[in-house]
Amino acid sequence: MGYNRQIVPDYKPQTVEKKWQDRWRDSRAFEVTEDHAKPKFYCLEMFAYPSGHAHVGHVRNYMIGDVVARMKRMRGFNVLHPFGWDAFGLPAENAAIKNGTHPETWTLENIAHMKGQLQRIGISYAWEREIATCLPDYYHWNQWVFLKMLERDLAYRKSSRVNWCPSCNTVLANEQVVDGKCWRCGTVVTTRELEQWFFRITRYADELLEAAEQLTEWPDKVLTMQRNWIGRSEGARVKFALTADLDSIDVFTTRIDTIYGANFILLAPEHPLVQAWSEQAGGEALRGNMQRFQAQDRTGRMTGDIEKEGFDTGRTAINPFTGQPVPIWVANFVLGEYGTGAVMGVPAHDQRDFEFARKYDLPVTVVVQGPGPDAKADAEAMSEAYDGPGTMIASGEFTGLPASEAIARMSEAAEARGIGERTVQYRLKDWGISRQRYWGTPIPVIYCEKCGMVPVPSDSLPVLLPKVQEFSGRGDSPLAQIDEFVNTTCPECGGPARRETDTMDTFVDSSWYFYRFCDPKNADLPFDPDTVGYWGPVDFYSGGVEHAILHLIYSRFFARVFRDLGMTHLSEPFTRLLTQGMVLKDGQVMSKSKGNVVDPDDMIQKFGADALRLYVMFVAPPEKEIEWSDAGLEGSWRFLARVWRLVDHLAESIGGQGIPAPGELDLDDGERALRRKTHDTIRRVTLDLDPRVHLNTAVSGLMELVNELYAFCGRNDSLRVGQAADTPATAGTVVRASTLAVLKESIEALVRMISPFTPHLAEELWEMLGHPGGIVEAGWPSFSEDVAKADELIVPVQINGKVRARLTVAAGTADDQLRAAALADPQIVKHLEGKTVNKIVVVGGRLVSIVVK
RNA sequence: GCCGGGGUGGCGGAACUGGCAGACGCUCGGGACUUAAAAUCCCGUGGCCGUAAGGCCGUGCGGGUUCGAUUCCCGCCCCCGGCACCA
Repeated sequence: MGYNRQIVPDYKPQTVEKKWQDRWRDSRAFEVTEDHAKPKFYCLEMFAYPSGHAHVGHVRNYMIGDVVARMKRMRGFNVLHPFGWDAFGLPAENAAIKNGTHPETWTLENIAHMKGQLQRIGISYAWEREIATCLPDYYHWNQWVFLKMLERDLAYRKSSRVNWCPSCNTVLANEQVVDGKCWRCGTVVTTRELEQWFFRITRYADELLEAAEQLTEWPDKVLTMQRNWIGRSEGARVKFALTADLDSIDVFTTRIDTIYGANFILLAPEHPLVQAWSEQAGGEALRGNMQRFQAQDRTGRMTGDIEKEGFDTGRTAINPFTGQPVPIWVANFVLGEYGTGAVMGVPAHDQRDFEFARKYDLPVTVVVQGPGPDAKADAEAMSEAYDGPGTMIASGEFTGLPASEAIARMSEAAEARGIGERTVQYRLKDWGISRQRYWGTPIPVIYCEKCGMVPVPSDSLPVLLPKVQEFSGRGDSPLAQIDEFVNTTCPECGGPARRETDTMDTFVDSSWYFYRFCDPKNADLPFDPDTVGYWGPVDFYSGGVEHAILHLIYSRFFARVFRDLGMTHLSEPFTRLLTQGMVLKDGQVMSKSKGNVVDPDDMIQKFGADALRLYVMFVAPPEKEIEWSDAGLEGSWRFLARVWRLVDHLAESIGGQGIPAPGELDLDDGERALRRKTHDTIRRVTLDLDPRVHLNTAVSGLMELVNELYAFCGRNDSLRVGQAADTPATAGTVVRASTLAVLKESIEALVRMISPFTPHLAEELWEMLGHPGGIVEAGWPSFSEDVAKADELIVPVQINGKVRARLTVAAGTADDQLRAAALADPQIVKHLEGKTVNKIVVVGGRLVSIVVK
């Protein structure tokens, strides 16, 4: 099986594709400007990390977006379809450490190669808007936004325990820790105490959560993931007074109704009181346990289960509802970062507390009695905690209430007594953006001995990334080693000062690039508000689901920041989101390290870009993963050759002007059938592309039409195509004018509809058909509903007023025949058994009503 | 455990609002063409029975609603993805 065989010598994709790619480039075919006369459409695929070579898994995404963009152009939209490079980041730096190439050289070379790949696939990008985040005219505006956020207290600096990847030698945001491992390299993450910059994303937690409801064109999966990530829970904060001193402990609980069963207090090892007590006289044992728990915490969480352990602090607090003293323990499973770092232990109604109580022989008080015969009120007999609904018992004045109601009543009581309040807790944390790496945006602040932290004045931006020549891979920020960069003067007092040497997380770059594309050359602002006002929001956004929380939540956050800066009116940046599936080879994700990548250039050489595009779009719905198959690609190639052959064969007969539209002609049955199929296909393919994005079924619809055209031609000796007896439809052969008219309509619709998938081939065929203008000017074919459904009618059949069946009949069926058909229908016969038919009424040929006794 | 998605031929997958299950493609088989092969064109390809016409079964399992269920409802089983000691 050789791939380069030429079945049809005339279809030479490589020649055709080169020709049209050159024309598109020379005519700047995909460059756009704001045009208020047309509806706008912003089509965007997640920009690329320039890793070196794009494989088909990457380019699938660009193909999906390109089909949408090209289809929208044909439908009369002013389409913005840009591309760029997420060009900062660690791999460039690692490459520098490994083989001494400067990150910038490495990155720019990769960009050049990958850009060529995308152009050879024929993706219709407005390349004049190309951006690369590693260039100063882009990261300048990262710094600008940072300063704006600093002004608004959306950026702040604090010392905290942060995630640390020992392999990447840098801090990671919570979102970048996946199963306790680094999202990029998979190394187990540790923690460090560091001064870091944070973005206050938590200020928008509630809004991000609530607005998710309005994202009706996002996949449920992504919205669910974001909801889980934000992790809102409603509850109450309750104060437990200490018996020994005037201090108190705040706990957070979602089950204040169980507070009469709170038999102990549990503190996180990180809780400040634990720290304080361990430093007091006699605190040695506490200190030892505290440190032990802190050390085991993270690894334990990664494996999923660590032994629940605790240590009695020897102190007590007063349960504010029972008035009874309860012991205070330190517990390894209580998290310092969540809630108040302290919880009330209710062993009867919380499984963790139950296990803890059993282990350390603490009392268990049941306060909620479940319904039914196996209601558990006997603490001794319990084998597990009961966390279901029920009725309050042993709960003072609240006894007898349903637990659900007790939550509200007891919260009110706590508020009234000033010992608690209703609160909402989020799992979402502020976004730590400092990275101890070189290849990123310098954080524009200066530390002055006299003035403290001073922002770089915005007229001094950008703070340029200096050219570091040596990359050691050591653990400190590379910028810290460059004296000329570090040492500066304070913008306020002019005294000696030091620059911040950390760089920004590269996710900052990707959080707003979609706005920059609207106005990529703006030298005064990140973008002009009016321009984004025209193009924004992104109407169609596609990319991998792996960004469901990282990039997509950060972008929603940044959209709100820009909105609150008065730069846009948009809260949500992406109206519609499509998460495309991965491309697998041999059941595994393609990756360079696994050695199972398919390079699009190899496939283009064998079958052409159009066949590659068509195959990838056809083999599965865009959201699903696909298993790469050479045979499948060859099948797509075969289909295109078939289309070529068909058009080539008929071009002379149906090309150019002079053939009338078939609507005015007298058609025979076969012609009418083909015409119906054509219009039905236009209807189906149109809907499959817009608003659905069912690209695979759109392609199959086109294949059906081609099969139908072959069958149609096969029935006519003068038109037969692709067979031994194949002869061109030459002059002198008698072909009905109506046949040619129908064929012309059908084939032109086919060529137009296939063009988003196989743009080069379609343009070539369109030219062969004698059209001087391009296919975009020709526009999308329109269909006639009447033609599409010409002779199909579904007639409801009522029996005594109720619809009991539907008959499918030919349009124009006579009333008598309708009656007969109804009486012959097995479903209706069933209903008429043992009954007498009084009369059968036919209403307008579209409803049959049978009256029976 | 909680949340989301799904389960259809040898395979990838179709089936719109409840209306002929398996479109389209891959694979495989047959025919035409050819000295031959490839390519091309045509036909067949869920299972079982039947020479055939045709019949029966069939969308994870068990029920239900309906003239009619892959589709709607109830109860299970399994798979994929996310979150998870979050109080």
